Amino acid sequence: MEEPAMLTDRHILREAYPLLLDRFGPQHWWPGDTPDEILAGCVLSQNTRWERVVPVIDMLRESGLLSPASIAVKSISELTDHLYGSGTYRRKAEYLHGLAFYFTRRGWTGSNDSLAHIGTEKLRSELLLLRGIGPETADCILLYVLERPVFVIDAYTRRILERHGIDSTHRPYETLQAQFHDALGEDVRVFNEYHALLVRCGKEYCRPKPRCDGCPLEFMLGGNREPAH
DNA sequence: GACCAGGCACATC
DNA sequence: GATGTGCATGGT
Repeated sequence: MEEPAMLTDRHILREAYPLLLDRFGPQHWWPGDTPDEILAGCVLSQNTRWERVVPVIDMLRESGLLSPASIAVKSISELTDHLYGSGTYRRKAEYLHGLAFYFTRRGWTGSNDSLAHIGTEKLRSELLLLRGIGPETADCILLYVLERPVFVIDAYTRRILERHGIDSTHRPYETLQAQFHDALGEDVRVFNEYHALLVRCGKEYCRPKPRCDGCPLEFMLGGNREPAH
């Protein structure tokens, strides 16, 4: 039987990556010098522009407050004073403190080797129990701090996929994530770069308005498409 | 002034 | 289960 030239979601997710990489080049994520910085950044960047997170992390570094061990021994109110400017900072002080306490209790030493003996699923389920750590933040930590093969689904990814004909039904987080895992294999380097590229594309082209003219993913709009689920 | 920004918790329907 | 709202605040 003749195979129809169908573009499945799986094909599209595979084809989009090299196109984004060609257009934008490597993004060198996560922007942070150490795993401790990235960990703090994962919480501080929740619903906040990255540019506003940078000076807060700089201040934390100057205050010697980047390591989970140093954060965990502070009171939340003390920590609050150091987070002003990062948006929802009172909440983030509570969230970061809880996360630091968890990492410390788990034996974190500043290197992902220290948690290498714990399985990814176990870590994810434990992170999700922490206050203020939802699926996106948990997966950012797993991918960018602990270098586990976990794809991060964020608002940019959803907007891009929705606008280009995938995810028209707003599928659950884990469903969408599983599609990326299925399409790409479990490759930490690819997951790292792909998510960063989607953010870049979302910022520069697939903006809320106007529509995304010149987007490198325009191919997803045309051709034969397998009907969405 | 409204909307948005590398979400999440909580209340309500 | 889906939807709305508060959280902080500066940029567009």
